[in-house]
Amino acid sequence: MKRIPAPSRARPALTRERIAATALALIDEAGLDGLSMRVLGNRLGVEAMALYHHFPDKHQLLDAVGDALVAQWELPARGTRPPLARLRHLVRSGRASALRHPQAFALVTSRRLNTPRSMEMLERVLEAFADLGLEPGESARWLSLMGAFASGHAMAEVAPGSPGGQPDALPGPYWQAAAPHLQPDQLDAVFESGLEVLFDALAARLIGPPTR
Amino acid sequence: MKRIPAPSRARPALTRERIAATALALIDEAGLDGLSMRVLGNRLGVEAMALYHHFPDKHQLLDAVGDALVAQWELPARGTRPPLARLRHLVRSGRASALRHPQAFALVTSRRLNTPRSMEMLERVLEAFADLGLEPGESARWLSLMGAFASGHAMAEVAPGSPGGQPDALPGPYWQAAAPHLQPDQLDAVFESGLEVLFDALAARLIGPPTR
DNA sequence: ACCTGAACACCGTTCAAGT
DNA sequence: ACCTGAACACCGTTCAAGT
Repeated sequence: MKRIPAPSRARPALTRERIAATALALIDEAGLDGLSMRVLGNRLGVEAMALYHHFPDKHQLLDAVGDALVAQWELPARGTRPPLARLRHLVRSGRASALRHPQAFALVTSRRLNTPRSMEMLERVLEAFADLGLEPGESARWLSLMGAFASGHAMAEVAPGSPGGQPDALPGPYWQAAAPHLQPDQLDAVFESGLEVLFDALAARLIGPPTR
Repeated sequence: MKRIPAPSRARPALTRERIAATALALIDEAGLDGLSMRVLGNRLGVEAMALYHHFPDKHQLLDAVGDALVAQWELPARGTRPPLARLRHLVRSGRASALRHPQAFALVTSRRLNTPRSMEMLERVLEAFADLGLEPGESARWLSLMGAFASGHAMAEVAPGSPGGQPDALPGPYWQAAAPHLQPDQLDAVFESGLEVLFDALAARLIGPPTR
């Protein structure tokens, strides 16, 4: 007969998921520099060294935080929408996740995650390209292009300005003209216009000649 | 009468440029984690604290390393080539710089550099878009799209695999089919195909209707 | 102005020990 | 199996002092 764990006032048991989620919250509050094993342990009501029972080192813990971000990406199920709509939803939800966790997003771009969840996500994206009728080589190229755009755009949005530093160079006339169109309240539109260029090009490819 | 400095066997004087260049070399060898003020000072034949006379803190030093990478980007002069060719050369040279300094490239994407050199680069890129006849708003969008692609692609190329970690998820059939097309020796072609999509779309926009 | 040297308040990680 | 506590070899940065 399995013992039912006694109801306790103590914090719930340490798990990889709970550690990663708490680490993400800590990064949201204090930045990547603010995450230390000691502070994280303290937040979890435990000594720093207890974390090493669940992760071999800090890098792997950071990978788990990146994996938790990937878990926020939404790729609609195969039957629910056309492939292009599924892919567009994925890219938008990925950006939304990055904007929710600006300080943590670098964890996704600076390390090649090969967790089961990331691999599954890749598989589903490639499936969508295949559903469009693309060959594997073409799928690989479009995956790379869409991924580069999405991660590059999100990264540019969340990158903090240099804190202080030398007196900023005085902007030239072209920059002064373009700057209003790159203000925070314009970035939705800027992102959408980039997305449109890519998806229009992909759609054109689908009805165009098989080899260009 | 100005004193001519005595010819000395000692290391040349500390300057921001020499410190940043040495820091870049150190990052190339030992990664971002391998760069510490003490190790860098030692490499320069100086105590760590001497560096603080040239940079207020480590973050600003890292900005200077990022700036040194931007200095490697080549944008041909205005008269030498058509605007599209100039921009293509810039994107290619930026990727080449990233591949030469894979461990340092994250410094360019994770911080918004507003050094004089970066601002000047932005200005020259916007000038090229203007030379194509684009309005400031359109220039801002294409700048964002090209920048996102270039930095996102380069970042994906230089990102290291997760070091050890959990047993990698077994790849699915779509991934197995696509993987050969994403091997290192294929990435030149993958990059060029993405570049082609973007530049074709931009060229089409130039001869197409002004508002879509 | 430029650099040193000691000190402070931290790090990630090891190890042996507890339960 | 899971966690503690002390210890080790580092960090970035401060401060007062040297020249």
